[in-house]
Amino acid sequence: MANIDDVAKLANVSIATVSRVFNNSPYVSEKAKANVLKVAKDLGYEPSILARSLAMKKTNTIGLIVPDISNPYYGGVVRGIEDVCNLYKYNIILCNTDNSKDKEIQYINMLKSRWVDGIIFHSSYLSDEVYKIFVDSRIPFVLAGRGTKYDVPYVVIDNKKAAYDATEYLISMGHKNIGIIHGPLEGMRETVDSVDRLMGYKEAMKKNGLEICDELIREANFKAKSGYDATLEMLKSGILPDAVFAISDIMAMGAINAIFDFGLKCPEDVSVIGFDNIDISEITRPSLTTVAQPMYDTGATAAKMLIKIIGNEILDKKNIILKHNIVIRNSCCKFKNF
Amino acid sequence: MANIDDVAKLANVSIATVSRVFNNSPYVSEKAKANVLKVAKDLGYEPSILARSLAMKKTNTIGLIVPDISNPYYGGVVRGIEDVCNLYKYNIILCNTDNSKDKEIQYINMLKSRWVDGIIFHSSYLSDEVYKIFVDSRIPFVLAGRGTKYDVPYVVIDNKKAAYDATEYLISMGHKNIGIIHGPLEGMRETVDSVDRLMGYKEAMKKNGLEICDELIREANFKAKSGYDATLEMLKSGILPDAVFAISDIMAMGAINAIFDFGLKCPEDVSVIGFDNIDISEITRPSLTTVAQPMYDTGATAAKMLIKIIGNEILDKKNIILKHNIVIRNSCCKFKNF
DNA sequence: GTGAAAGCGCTAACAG
DNA sequence: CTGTTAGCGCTTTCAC
Repeated sequence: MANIDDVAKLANVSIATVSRVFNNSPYVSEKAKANVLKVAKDLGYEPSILARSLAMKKTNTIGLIVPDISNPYYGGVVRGIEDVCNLYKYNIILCNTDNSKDKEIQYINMLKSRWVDGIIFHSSYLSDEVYKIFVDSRIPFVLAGRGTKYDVPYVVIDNKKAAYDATEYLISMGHKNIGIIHGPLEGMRETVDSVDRLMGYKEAMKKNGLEICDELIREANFKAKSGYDATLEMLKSGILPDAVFAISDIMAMGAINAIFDFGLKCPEDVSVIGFDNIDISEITRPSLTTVAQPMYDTGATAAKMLIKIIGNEILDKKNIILKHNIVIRNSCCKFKNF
Repeated sequence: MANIDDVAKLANVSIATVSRVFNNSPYVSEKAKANVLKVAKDLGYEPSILARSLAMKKTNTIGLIVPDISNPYYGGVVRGIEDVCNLYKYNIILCNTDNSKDKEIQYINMLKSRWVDGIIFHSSYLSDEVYKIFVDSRIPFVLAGRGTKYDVPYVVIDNKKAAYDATEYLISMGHKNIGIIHGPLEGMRETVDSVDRLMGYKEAMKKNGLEICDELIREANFKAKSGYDATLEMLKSGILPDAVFAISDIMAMGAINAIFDFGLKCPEDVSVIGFDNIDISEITRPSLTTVAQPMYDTGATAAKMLIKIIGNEILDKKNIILKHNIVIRNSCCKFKNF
């Protein structure tokens, strides 16, 4: 491939002039510019971003660390990031960690030696070790989808409030025996979400003078099967729920199947509300009422923040809480005789 | 950040020696090596992949062009690519095109000036223009998920055969009036898939001596709603299908809803088979019998091919056809009295 | 085994 | 407006 020297020689100018042309410097005569452009085109010359990055110590590249891109949630987030990055002439290097701390560290180091301008980190958890590496590396970064005790930029939704709202929505329809299917409360994976959402549920119940019943609180693992099993156990436990809040859509679908297999109907006998608003939640039967997570916006906002930080702009807000909202479909209805 | 000079000075060696140490050259004394490593660690030195890439004219980076990463299908493919790349110490730059030819071209040029070692291109169509750009750029590339008339490496499934098999599966259960919901047959988007699958359907019908009825062939656009509408029209057309083949799972779900709303049951009255085997096809009711596309393998295989090409290895096969398979669940049953 | 020096392709003073 | 030159951080001959 032709390089800057080739162009300079053939155009009878110095490489500085060629460089100026390709950087839209105003200090080039129209004549020289036209000539350089012509020669460049003939030669099929494109400036090497690599060499430019080395010279400028700026790569216009952003590292992106997520657990698993094959999960539609992350797909949505990443799409938001990429769109914004593309707008600002950044490109992204994608890394999948499966939430493994080792992989996270390995990737951060790789991105560092690639001189990325910044990193967007979306993991189920920001460990102390990873936090330290970030700080030591001095690479600008923002956390997506996850808050932290550390004073770093992040963009999240208010999981507790979202769960509170979901529960209160159920309560507003007259339901009293409200069950919850949550995820693991210990270990790394998605733990924080589970804890926060369970808290929001409990708070809503208390605030509304409803009894919190252990039989109606069940742990699952975010898979459909686990949601199914947990719901079935709940139904069989003796105290029948009139509504169930599953903290993910997939588990909610498992819950609906369980209700059906138990011989009841959803929403007539038991209402179900989910969380996430994944694509298919609107085509299932019944279509799923759910708490919508702004996946795309989470990514887009994180990218905007990071690009600002990279450009040394001041953030008006270091921590952004995106709004969730309840998408009302057909899996919830009013309590009988309410 | 410390660079190679800093390390060399502090370790009292030349930068050549430092370089040798970090490239595992055998021609370094144990003593020097240990010393360099120690100093490097103290300084937190990591070789700059950027500078190395410039010097070696090799970036260990692969460009990845897909229509839309928020689509779970591409998420699966990309995950396969990333896993293989990671194994071979490559990293990926992700680009979303929404199947826009302009964006494809823009991204290819960008990747070229970033000196990526190769590109994996997954689009609904390889246009003549894009093909030419690829060839002119001399960048190694492989097509994923899509064949072409050109002599370039690609990895695909046999869409026609897959549709043939799906149809024959239905036939083997005694169904005769078999409908198909296909996608657009003209324009860019997903056209090739539609054409091939429709062809496979027709071939299977003919081979088995079944009549091909225009009323049972309906076009939709891969959305659930369109699958729903197309199916409803088909049901209302007078000639009732005993089975429907929808060429995507999402449309298949729309079809099932339509059958239900029409007052019939799936699979008892009308069997439905889908295509893709997306995650949720196993949790819907009825769970969906479908043709499984090897998403992860498509990506993984494409990545392996590309890495071989980059390494100047000879490919045993330039075009790889991955096996599809039918995942039997509950949306198909035998024809009454069969 | 080790070091000096010439690139890799580009940007950015600086001098004219 | 334009050219010269010194880097950016690393690899790789070629001597010693």
